[in-house]
Amino acid sequence: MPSTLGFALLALLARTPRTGYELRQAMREPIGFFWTASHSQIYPELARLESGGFVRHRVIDGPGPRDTKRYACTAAGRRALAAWAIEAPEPGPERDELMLKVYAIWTAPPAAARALIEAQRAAHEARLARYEQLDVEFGAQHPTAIVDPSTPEFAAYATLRCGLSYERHRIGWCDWLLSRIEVARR
Amino acid sequence: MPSTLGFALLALLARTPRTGYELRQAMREPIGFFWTASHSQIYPELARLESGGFVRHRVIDGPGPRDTKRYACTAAGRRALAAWAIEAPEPGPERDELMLKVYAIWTAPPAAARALIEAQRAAHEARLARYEQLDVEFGAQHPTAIVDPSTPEFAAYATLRCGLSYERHRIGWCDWLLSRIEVARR
DNA sequence: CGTACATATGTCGAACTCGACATAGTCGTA
DNA sequence: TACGACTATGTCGAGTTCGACATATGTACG
Repeated sequence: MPSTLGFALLALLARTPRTGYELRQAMREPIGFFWTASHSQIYPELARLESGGFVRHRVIDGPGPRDTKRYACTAAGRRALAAWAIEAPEPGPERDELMLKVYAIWTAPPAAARALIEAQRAAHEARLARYEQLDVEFGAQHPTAIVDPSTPEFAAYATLRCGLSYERHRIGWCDWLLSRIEVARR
Repeated sequence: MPSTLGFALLALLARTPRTGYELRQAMREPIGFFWTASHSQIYPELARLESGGFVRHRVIDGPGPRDTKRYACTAAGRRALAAWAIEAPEPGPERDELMLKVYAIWTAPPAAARALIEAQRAAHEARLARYEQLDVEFGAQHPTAIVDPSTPEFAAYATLRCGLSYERHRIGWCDWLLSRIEVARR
């Protein structure tokens, strides 16, 4: 049974075959919004997936001191991915370092607290703008995909919708908190 | 410099002294909503905090084969906590296993996908109800705290507000996703 | 009087994660 | 032509996290 990272790689390889390097790139953009991994995790994990029969590789042309390998998801990998995808995840809480800082923010001066929340708000605003741009691009490229849930495009769109909603929720909360700190300054 | 877990413990000890066991309890409820740790992490971390001068302990009466220790935050601990609290956290993405599953959900039958999202919605609804209950209790117990950001009560309330907003955002997204899968069934 | 649960602290090993080190070809630019 | 950035794959060690094992008393319930 692969680890969560293994399933993240399978979820990408089930769409299209890729090299380890390309998987690393994908860990920045679409999937990077909710999962990340460095290349030093990816390469050993690919070897583990292969020894378990979940992926298979072929050597292709490429530069560098070692073979360039393109990995593809096998039928067994696809089955394992589908089974894992519908299992309910552990209901453990998601870790949120900012909440921890907010929980301790009363120990620091209000001006510094304001600066922290303002910076967070700006970061969320920037991510929201990025998601809105992707949303427009997505609608133009896959006009029908957003209505058929059995396509990989719909699945990607569903995660984007969640991202949009999440950033708006966070911005709203930052605004509420800033209004409270504002009141206290007067 | 303590680890993030160390600061989580300091954030609790800056409010009131506690034993390792009591810290473990706190890692379930208020703080457990955004951070967790098992006792096997807490006890070694307390020893590390003490050797760094951030906390201090006194032996108190208690059962069991070993001394019962009550830890308190020192002035140095309090300073370190305040400095850490206003530092911007790394902008790395928060990991979300459910998003990963949704990203792969197109490989599974729609009925199973529906069941997964319905279960998630129910879990969020339950947490929302819990937070709403805490909100009412909080308003009754600390009527003035929610307007003064320099109190530990306000800080706890701010995290609760974020939790309420988060659960509503997730429920809204689950509803949207369910409506899409519904349409597809017909 | 036995059983189970809560109080209370600790160690150990396996797995996961992350940054640093290592290697080497290609391509654009100053 | 030299320098840096990008393609491409891998190892290593330190730190984090988690479940399992270990120990022993107080208290409530049947």
